[in-house]
Amino acid sequence: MSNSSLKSIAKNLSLSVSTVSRALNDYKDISQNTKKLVNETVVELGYQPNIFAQRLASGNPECLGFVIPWRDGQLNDPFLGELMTGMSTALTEIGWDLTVLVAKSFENEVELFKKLSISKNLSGLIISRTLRNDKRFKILTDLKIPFVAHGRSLNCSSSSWLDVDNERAFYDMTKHFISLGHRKIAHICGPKVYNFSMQRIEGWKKALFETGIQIKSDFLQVADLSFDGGKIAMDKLLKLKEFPTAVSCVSDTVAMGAMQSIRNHNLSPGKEISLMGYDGLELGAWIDPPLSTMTQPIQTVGKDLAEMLVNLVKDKKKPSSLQKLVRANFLRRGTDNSPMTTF
Amino acid sequence: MSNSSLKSIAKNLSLSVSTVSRALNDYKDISQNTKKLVNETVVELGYQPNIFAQRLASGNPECLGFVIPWRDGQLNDPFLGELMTGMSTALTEIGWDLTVLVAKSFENEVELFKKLSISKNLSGLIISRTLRNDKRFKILTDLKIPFVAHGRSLNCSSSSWLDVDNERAFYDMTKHFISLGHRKIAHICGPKVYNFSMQRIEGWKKALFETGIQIKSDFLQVADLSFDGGKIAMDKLLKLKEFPTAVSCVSDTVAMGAMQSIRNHNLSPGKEISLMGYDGLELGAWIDPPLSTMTQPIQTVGKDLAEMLVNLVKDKKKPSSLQKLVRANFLRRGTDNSPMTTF
DNA sequence: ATCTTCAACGAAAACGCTTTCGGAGTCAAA
DNA sequence: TTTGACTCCGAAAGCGTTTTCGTTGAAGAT
Repeated sequence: MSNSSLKSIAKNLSLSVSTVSRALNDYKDISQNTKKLVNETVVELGYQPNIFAQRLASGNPECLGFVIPWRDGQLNDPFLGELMTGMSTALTEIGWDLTVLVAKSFENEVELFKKLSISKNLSGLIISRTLRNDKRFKILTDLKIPFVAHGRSLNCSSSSWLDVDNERAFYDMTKHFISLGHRKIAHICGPKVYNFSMQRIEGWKKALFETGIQIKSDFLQVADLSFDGGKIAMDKLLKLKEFPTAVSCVSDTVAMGAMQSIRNHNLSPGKEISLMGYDGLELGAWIDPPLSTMTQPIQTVGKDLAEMLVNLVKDKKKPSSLQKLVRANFLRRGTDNSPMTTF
Repeated sequence: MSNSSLKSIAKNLSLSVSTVSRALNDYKDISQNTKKLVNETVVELGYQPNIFAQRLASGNPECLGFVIPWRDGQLNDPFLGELMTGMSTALTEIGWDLTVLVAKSFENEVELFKKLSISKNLSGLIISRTLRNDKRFKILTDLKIPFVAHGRSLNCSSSSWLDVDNERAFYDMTKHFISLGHRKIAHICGPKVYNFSMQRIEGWKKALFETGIQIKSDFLQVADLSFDGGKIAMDKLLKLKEFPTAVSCVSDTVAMGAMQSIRNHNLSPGKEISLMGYDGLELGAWIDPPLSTMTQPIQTVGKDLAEMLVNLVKDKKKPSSLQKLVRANFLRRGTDNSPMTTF
């Protein structure tokens, strides 16, 4: 029946439990023949290992924890599902589990880390939403909890991380505006506590600098990562004596807010003022004109994150040897155009 | 140090391991005094139980699996994060874990169920995206896997589920249009394989029937649950000799598509044609005019789902005794208005 | 024939906890 | 004094694996 244990297989083949176990784990002191027999019996009996016994005996939880980003109450990350699907895909291949953790606050998160470091219920963690100066890198390192960060921080050089090349993305975006003929290019950035905010500012600055365009401090506006944030920031830009003709926005959500502000001023996004967002949100295509943006392959990122953590835990690689930069891709829709000559 | 085990506590108090264990589990054959001592030592030594040992010994995984909905490749459920946060919140309170499962297809999902029924690695499952005639209810019941469904099905009477009162919601929505003066009210529904599609149709029909408004079959359009789906469906409605003046849409996404169609026909959403969506997507507020819709308290739903499953597993309640209907709430924004008299 | 080598397996301890069972001790009733 | 009931605790088995170590038998070398 569903009598599923090593013992039943052992009895079935007149072998010992330990032999069966080692056969399944591909030990080299088990003959090929025996391994074949065992594997056949496994499928025949529909054996499924008891992971709790495995984990207790081996000492390895084979279980990865994903810390859901809390970002002050509102978490409506549209990529969460895809990200976790990517992780799960990579993990199920090797029989690991994905469990989710929710931290309500920073203190709560740290407390959670401490418990984990004692209980050792998880092989490692994946954290996201990294800050410019993210204390979690040091805390987790000190607690000796293996982890991979989705996003970098100032002090991440000896840790393992995967990040988009934010600087490159916004460098490219700005260069793109320049090649379209724009010279007055503003940037609406996110709160500077986030590392990606700073990186994106850098990219924007670098492109302007390289082209010899003077960087006007008025053309850099900080915004909350929300629709309203984008609207307010754009309002400010439109109060300047001299408008920008193009605006690179830190996110699609912010760009949508900016577009509404533009319309409120009786201007047309993509005409008088070009703009681009970032994230590749589907809904950007639903509005008129559809928002140009940049995307990243989220599912792949999730898979990579999981695989990196497994490398860290299983193959005991050095964290600093596992760092990966992925590139964002242009998704031109309707809001990146040449500046109007009449304007 | 981090020498954290029952044994260390036992040694510390000159008690036996079994006494400590029973003290922690609040057995009644342990004196109050001993319990107090044990609990104090626990916090003093910072003891964290080894969940794998616990689960192996007790036989209860204390672990809940959430099956991420696959819906043909694209899964961008904006509520996923909130839903899981709700679940996790309820579970951490009682020390349970939440692990996620991804099924790539229906066959894949069934295979996964079968494995689970043997390995018993999970205490139970939460499934979502239920179909009108969802085979999973019978499969899981037959496999004796405890589960709670987020959403109903035709054959769910003896199972445990939590669902929104879809019929009520769309009944209310339609009645609302009627009270605004509309008489020509169409409905764009989702694919009829989904149970909620049928329920929402029912609600719409019921309100019309009650009011004595004849139900025109042309006024019911099936759409994919996407922006394009909504657009196409609305296009069809606008090809009719006689337009509807109000349209109730199965989802916000579909409603957004419908709005674009309306604009493409040089009409104004909320003026010539009122419409409402469903889901309460934030982005509905970002467009002009902002989309009226209906919402449900997702985090609470997640928490309830988890608690129901715990009741099912721990307190061994009958599945049919755990069924819960929650109500959706109006979120009036800008697209539900009285019909234009001049139209 | 003896000794070594090696492949292939079994025995048994260990992982850290739960749970059953029995026993020691106390106290009151007979 | 004996009996019974009751409280509180310890011993020990067990959960299903993994992993170390020792053993067996056969093959090859001398």
